[in-house]
Amino acid sequence: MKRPDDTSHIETSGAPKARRSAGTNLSVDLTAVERVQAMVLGWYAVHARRFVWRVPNPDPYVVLVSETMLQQTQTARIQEKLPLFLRQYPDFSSLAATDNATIIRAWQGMGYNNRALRLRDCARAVVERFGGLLPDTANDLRSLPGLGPYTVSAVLSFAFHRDVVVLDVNTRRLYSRLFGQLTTTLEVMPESQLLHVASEVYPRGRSSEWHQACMDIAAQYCTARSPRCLFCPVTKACRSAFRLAEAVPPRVSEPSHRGKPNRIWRGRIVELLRGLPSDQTMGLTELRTRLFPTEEETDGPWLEHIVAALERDGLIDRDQAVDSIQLRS
DNA sequence: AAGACGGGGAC
DNA sequence: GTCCCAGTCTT
Repeated sequence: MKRPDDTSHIETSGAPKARRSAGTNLSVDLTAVERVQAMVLGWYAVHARRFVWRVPNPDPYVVLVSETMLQQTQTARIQEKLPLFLRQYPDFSSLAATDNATIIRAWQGMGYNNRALRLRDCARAVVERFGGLLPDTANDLRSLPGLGPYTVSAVLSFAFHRDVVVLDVNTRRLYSRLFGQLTTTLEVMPESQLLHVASEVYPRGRSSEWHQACMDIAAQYCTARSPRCLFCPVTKACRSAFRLAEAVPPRVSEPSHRGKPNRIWRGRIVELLRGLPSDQTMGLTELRTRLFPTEEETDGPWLEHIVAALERDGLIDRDQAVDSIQLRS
């Protein structure tokens, strides 16, 4: 790959172009911020990743769907699943009309199934409260189920082209290292500082382009584990470049059973029920046998607890009288 | 402030 | 095998 750090050909909008004056020591240099902007946008103009949701004037509905899918989920998966999902649910009204079992099946392979139900609930709210049009203010967006700080800003920036800061795991990591002079790959700047530098650094009028560019750079060069500073387009402006020791993340324990986290078992249960024809159900005993061919004492009470949680979350229906479990209709 | 919540790919 | 991922919601 070509070294992408040559920004000499980049024009920074509205700023005087850097020029080296021959014969004197006087040279007009881009300010630090403008220099970083030129590096990032210059790189992006040539090397932007191509995604199915990345189009000139994206439909706000598609932005919302893709950003919801992208929560804690890598881009490659969404690239594959989004077109199928949009074929099945092309707009808010079709999404609003779907039932739990159908959208859980449509969500297959993406994980965090509660997101799917929230997205459907969100579509219903958009239809009922906003006439089927996604609102374009932070307060209205934040009032919708499934939209937190990140997704609200992503929608405002990518769908409505507003000048807003977009902070996600990528931009947090990139800004932290770029401006923070860190020493390990684990550290990030305090949120208050991130908010400050983030609001200073993005070029007005180009929030959408800028933040997606930062995400691309962070995802491909300023990676979590072992950053590739040598080829990063902003190395020359980075206070942490080549100085990050790889640190060991702290162990986080999760509620588990038989050595696997409960949420993995939940996923397996939902996957088993997905494979069931919609007119069939599965008994608790059969479910237990499918999960654990060799039974143990603790399986019963544990499974009872897991199934109750799935029911509470709206993922499954259960009729204890006839011992039947199925995806929530 | 800390947990809970999937699943697939990278290493 | 472990770590990571365009976060959000609930205790």
